Amino acid sequence: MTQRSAAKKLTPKGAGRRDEILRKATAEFARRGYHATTITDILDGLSIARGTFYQYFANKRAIFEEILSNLLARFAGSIRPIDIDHPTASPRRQLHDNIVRVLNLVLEDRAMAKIVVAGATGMDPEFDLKVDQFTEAVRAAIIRSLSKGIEMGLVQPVDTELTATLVFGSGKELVRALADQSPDAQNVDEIAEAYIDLFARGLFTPALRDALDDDVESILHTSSGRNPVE
Amino acid sequence: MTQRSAAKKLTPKGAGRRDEILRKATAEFARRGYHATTITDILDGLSIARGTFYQYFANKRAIFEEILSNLLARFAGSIRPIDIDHPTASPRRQLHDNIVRVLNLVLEDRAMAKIVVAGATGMDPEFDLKVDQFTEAVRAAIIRSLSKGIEMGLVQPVDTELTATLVFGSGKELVRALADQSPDAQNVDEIAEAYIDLFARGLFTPALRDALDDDVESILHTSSGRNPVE
Amino acid sequence: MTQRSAAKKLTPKGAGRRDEILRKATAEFARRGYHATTITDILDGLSIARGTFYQYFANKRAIFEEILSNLLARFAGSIRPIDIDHPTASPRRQLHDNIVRVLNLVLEDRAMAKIVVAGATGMDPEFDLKVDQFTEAVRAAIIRSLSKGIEMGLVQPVDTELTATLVFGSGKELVRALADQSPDAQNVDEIAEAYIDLFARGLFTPALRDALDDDVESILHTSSGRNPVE
Amino acid sequence: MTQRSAAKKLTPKGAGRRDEILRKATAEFARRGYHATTITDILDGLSIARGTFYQYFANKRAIFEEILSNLLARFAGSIRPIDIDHPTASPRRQLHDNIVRVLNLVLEDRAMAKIVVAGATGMDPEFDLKVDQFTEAVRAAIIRSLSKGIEMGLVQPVDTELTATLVFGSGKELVRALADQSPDAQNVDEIAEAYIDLFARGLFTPALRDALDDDVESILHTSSGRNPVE
DNA sequence: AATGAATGAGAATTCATTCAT
DNA sequence: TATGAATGAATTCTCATTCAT
Repeated sequence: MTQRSAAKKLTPKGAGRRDEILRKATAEFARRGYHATTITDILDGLSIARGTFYQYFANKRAIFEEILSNLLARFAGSIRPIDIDHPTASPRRQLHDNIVRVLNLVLEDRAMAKIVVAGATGMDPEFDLKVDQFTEAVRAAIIRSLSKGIEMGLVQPVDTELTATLVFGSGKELVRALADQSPDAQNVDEIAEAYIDLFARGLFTPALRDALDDDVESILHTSSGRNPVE
Repeated sequence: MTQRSAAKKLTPKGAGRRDEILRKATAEFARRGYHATTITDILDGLSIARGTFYQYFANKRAIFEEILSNLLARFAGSIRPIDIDHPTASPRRQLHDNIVRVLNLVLEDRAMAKIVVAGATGMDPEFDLKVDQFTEAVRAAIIRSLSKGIEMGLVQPVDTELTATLVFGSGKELVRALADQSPDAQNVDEIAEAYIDLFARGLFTPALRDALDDDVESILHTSSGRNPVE
Repeated sequence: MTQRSAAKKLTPKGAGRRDEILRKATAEFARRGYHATTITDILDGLSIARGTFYQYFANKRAIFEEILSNLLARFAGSIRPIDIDHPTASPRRQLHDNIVRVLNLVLEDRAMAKIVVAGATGMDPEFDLKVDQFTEAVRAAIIRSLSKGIEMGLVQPVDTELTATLVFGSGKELVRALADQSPDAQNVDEIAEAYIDLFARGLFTPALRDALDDDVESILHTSSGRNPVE
Repeated sequence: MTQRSAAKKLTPKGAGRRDEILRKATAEFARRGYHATTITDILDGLSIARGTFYQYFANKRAIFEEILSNLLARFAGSIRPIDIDHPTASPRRQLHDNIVRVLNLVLEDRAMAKIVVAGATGMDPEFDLKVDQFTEAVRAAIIRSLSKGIEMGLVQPVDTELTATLVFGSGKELVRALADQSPDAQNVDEIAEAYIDLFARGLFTPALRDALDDDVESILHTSSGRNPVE
């Protein structure tokens, strides 16, 4: 038909314009969500006409889809597989660096980050699918790491599925918290270290840890299980 | 005019009707999110007319707001402060029961649960406020518990703010996972126990734990801090 | 989704409303064609809101499609196959009646008639197809009649395809002329008779007819065929 | 300002460009009709920029109007008045040549032909007027010929208005059929001859013709006239 | 002259809400 | 109270036309 898709060669000026729209759209989508954001919201204050938007993006779905894809790609790209036989960087070091890279990404573009963590939910099956696939990929990586750790005797034998969910949830909430905070310098290194440490060592003091074993046994054997409340 | 607000006296039949709408609306909001759900979606298959909806609820916002409030209230109600001096139940036991109550709540009404965790976010400032307030309340409770634990020498000295975020995020993801899963029996007790245990003891085996101290030191002192990647 | 299709049970008042829109739409489509007619054009002067239109018709295509289908069905219904063995009505009589029925239909609703003859062309492949199919059906009927006539020795041996095109074109133009004319009484019977007579007997006087045969021969044998002009 | 109207002096290259657009536009208008054809459709595959179009044509109406005018002029030009006293060509011969010229015109540029016959109708009052005027001119010529023929005793006394409509309609449909057909050689001479012959001699065999007179009388005297059907 | 990015008026359609019965 | 037809503001998207380069 007409001038449709996004992937046209653009003049430098055109590319700048496109980016401007992309950036603003990211901010608006992050603030209001997909449905509540109108094309007018995106263009407001940009002195760009409505028609111009459609010169650069086929439609509302297309621009969101592009933002989301970029986003997930950047997140995915900042996570690197951990090489146990690495000559200089220890596995823990590599894990640390992965977390630092992700958190720096979040700090670089908070609006962008919010879109993923705040749930691209219920906007469109296709978008949901994309986010779910990403989530699953990350969870799978965590599960693999845990399994290998258990195998090597480094990690205690835990339910890897469940543990992955918990670890992933923590990370997501951390990202959300960081994205919401004011943009003053964050000590990303320390945060990453604390994150790892929490899961590595747990919260309890060594003395307490040992004292707890009996208690656990009793809980699991007396509880009614399903509905202790109502 | 017609009857506006929600808390008016209703005949028993009216109350039943109102509940019917409320339940269906919860399901629809859970599936599609607030904006994508239309009044027609809610009423479809209910043999209740459009006009009748407005006899029971002032508008679309009002019904969502009521669902959300109920929801948060039930969640809040299922979490009870931990009494350290309790005669029979240990603190850990009380914590366990709190978690079990919340998870059972989720299993009872998955649709409802999804609405909170999947983010009533970004649809309306007022809704966001409500969810944020709830989140803050839970985080505050976690922070209080951590502080007291540290004070009592049971918990290692950690950044309570950050740790609360991580613990809360885990719980949220756990709820989301549970709400999405098929409704076959879940061993809620075991999940709660694993959840507590993860944070209590950590993942690493005791042998590994001790070996790590030097490594950590080295990471924090060599790292470039902001952008170790690009 | 929502209240969609047209085939809903309607209250008498609703049906009246629907008809009102249908009638006005027919007039507007007849005047301006499909593309140039806007929903606003249709509703103008009807004191019916834009939204109401969509309560009765799924969209612009749907209302045109309904008008067109009705139209073709009524035309088709007014043409009856000619029964050569009919006890009282001669074939010519039956043909005459067919023509009269079609012309009366045109006079009843000129707007409607114009839509078909003025070419529902180029508005939508589906519409074009529908009109083309109708046209073909009528042409086919004419061809059958001609063949049978030739077989029975009543009609001279002519190219039935070509002749059908010519006969059909005459009829179409006649309809168009009638639809455009002021609605004062037309002597439909006489028009039908003249139409039949023209094709039955031709224009030339008997004396002239015989004198022409040689001329024809000469034309066909001298002509250059393709481009006698430039 | 920029150059507006059509009839400005153009460089040879410019003139070529203009023609290129004109030809493509004709094809597109023929395929989709006026409204459904966009400027982009016209320019697609022509390596001519949007702005350039407006250097050659004031607007969309202008280019259509030019195509239509050319078209009608060429049709008009191919029809020459019949000179009864012509020294070499008989009137029938002259008529035959007129028809052949028109049909050859159609075969030369089918796209163009479709625009007129398929109805430049209902898109714009001004276009309608133009087409109507042309139609009227042709009808008037037919009427004049018929009258003269009747006067000279060559043509039977018929309703010239009505007959002209029928003859014209046949020709139009013939043109449409030719324009739609595949472009393999058509025997234009034979078609023209058949066309003339149909109207000249009619369809019925001589024997049948005479037998019909009584029947006709009876139809006209018994018929109900307006609505013999419902 | 040529270009193609920018414009913005307008078109179709949706949907929360009102209102007459 | 219940109903569902009616409403119209708001939204997405198209496309003829203009304009700076």
